[in-house]
Amino acid sequence: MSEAAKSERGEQSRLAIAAAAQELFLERGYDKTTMRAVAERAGVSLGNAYYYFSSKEHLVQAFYDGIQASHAEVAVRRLDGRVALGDRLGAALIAWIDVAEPFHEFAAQFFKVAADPGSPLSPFSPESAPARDAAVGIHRLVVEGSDAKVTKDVRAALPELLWMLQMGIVLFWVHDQSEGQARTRELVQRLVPVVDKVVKVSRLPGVKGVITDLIDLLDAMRP
Amino acid sequence: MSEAAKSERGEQSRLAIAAAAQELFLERGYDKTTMRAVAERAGVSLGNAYYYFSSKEHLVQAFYDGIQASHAEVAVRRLDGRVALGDRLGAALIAWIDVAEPFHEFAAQFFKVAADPGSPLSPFSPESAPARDAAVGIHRLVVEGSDAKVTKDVRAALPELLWMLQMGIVLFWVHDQSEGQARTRELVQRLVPVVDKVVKVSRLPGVKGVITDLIDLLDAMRP
DNA sequence: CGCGACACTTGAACGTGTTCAACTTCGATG
DNA sequence: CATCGAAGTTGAACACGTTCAAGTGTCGCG
Repeated sequence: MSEAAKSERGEQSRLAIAAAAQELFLERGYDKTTMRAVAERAGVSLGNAYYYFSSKEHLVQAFYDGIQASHAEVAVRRLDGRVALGDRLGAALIAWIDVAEPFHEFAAQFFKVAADPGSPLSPFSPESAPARDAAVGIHRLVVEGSDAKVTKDVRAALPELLWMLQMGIVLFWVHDQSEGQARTRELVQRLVPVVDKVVKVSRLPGVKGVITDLIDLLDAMRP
Repeated sequence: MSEAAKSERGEQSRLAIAAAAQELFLERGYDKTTMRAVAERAGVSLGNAYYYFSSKEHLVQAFYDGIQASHAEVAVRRLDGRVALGDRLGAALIAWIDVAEPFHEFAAQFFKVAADPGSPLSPFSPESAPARDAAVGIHRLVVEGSDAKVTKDVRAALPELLWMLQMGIVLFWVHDQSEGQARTRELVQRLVPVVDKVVKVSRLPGVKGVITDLIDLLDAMRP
C-alpha cells in the first residue's frame, strides 16, 4: 500500500545498519569504524551490511544527507527577517558551520573519500545530485529573499556561484584546526561583505561585461 | 665522501622500488598497483618496500614532484616572448594540462589521497610547502613578466590568487572525462580573458576597494 | 682474525574492505 | 495446503596495506 515499503524486515535491517554506522562514526571516526563493528552493533552479519550498503562509503551518505537537511532547516529559520544579501549569506554560511561543528573531527577523515572523483560522495557525482541541488537551493533562498538590486541573469547565476564559494569554505573548514573553527567563522565574517560589494559593483559599466562573461562561462561549462 | 650516499646497496633498492612503482602506476593506475607487485618488480621483498617508503602514498610523492618540475620547465619555455598577462597565464595553465595529461587517468585515483587533510600530499600540508611555493613561483613569473598595469599590492597578491585558480582548474580537470581533457582546455581558454578583464578593471574607482578588501582578507587568513 | 653495531632484508601474520555461493524466510500462486 | 521464487541472511574466503620479530650482510675497530 505505502509506496516504499518493500518489506518490514528489510527496512528494519537497513535502518539498524545506518544507525549503527552513524553511532560508530561519531564515537571513533571513519577510519576506526570497521564494517564488522557496524554489523555487530546493528545485530546483523557482515555480509548483510553489504546487502544494503554496497560499500563503506555509502554508509557516509546518510551523514551527508543529515547535515544537509539540518543546515536547510536551521538556515531557513535564521534567514527570517533578514533582507540584506550579505546578512542572509552570512547567516546561511554560519548556520552550516554550526550544524557541521560536531562532526568536524571526523569530517576530515571522510573528506578524502568525498574528494575521490569516482566516489558516490563526491559533490559532483550523480548520486550527490539531490544533495547538491538542495544546497544550491539554500543559496537560491538567500538570493531571492534579499533586496539586492541585481540584473536578472546575475540573480539566476548567483545561487550556484555562492554554492561554489561554500565549497571553498568547506575546504578551509576541513583544514581549520582552531577552537570551534573560529578561523573559518572569521573568514566568513570578513568574506561576506566582500561578496556584498562585488554584487553591488556588478552593475557598474566596466564591470558588467566581466560578470556576463563569467556567467556565460559557467553555463557553457556545466555538464 | 659524497654527502648523501648512505650506502650503495641501499640507494639502489630505493631507486628500484620508486621506479617500479612509477611504472606500475602508469600501467595499471594507483588502486590496481599493489605493494606486492611493486616489490616483485623491484626485485625486493614486500617488507623491504616499506623500509624505504613508509606507505603506498609516499610512493606517489615522486610523481607529484616530477609533474611540478616538468611544469616549471615547460611553462618557463612557453612564457618566453609573451607579454600580455592573459597570454602568459593561458600558456602556463595549458602547459600544466599538457604535462599532466599522461597521468590523468590515475591522477584521479590518487587525488583523493592528496585531498586528505592529514596526508603529506595535501597541497596545504607542511611537507608540500616546497612544491606549493614552486607552483606559486610559476605564477609570480607569469605576473612579473607581464605588461599588466596593476597596483603594487595587486601585483604582490596575484600569484597566490592565480595558484588558487589553478587548484580549481585541477579540480575540474580531475573530473574531466573528455578526450585529451578538451573541456578543461576550453575552460582555460575562456577563463583567461575573464581574468584579464578583472585585472584591467581592478583599478576602477568602485572596484579598487573590493580588491584591496580581498587582498587584506587573504593576508589575514594565511596561517 | 673476531666481534659488535648497524644498515638492510625477509616473509609470515594481522586486520581490513569486499565478494560470493549457499542457506533461510516468507508471501503469493496454483 | 504445497510449492516456487524473490528477498533477505550468513560466514567463510580473498586480496590488500601494513607491521614486526627475526635474519643476513658489511664495515670498522681491537
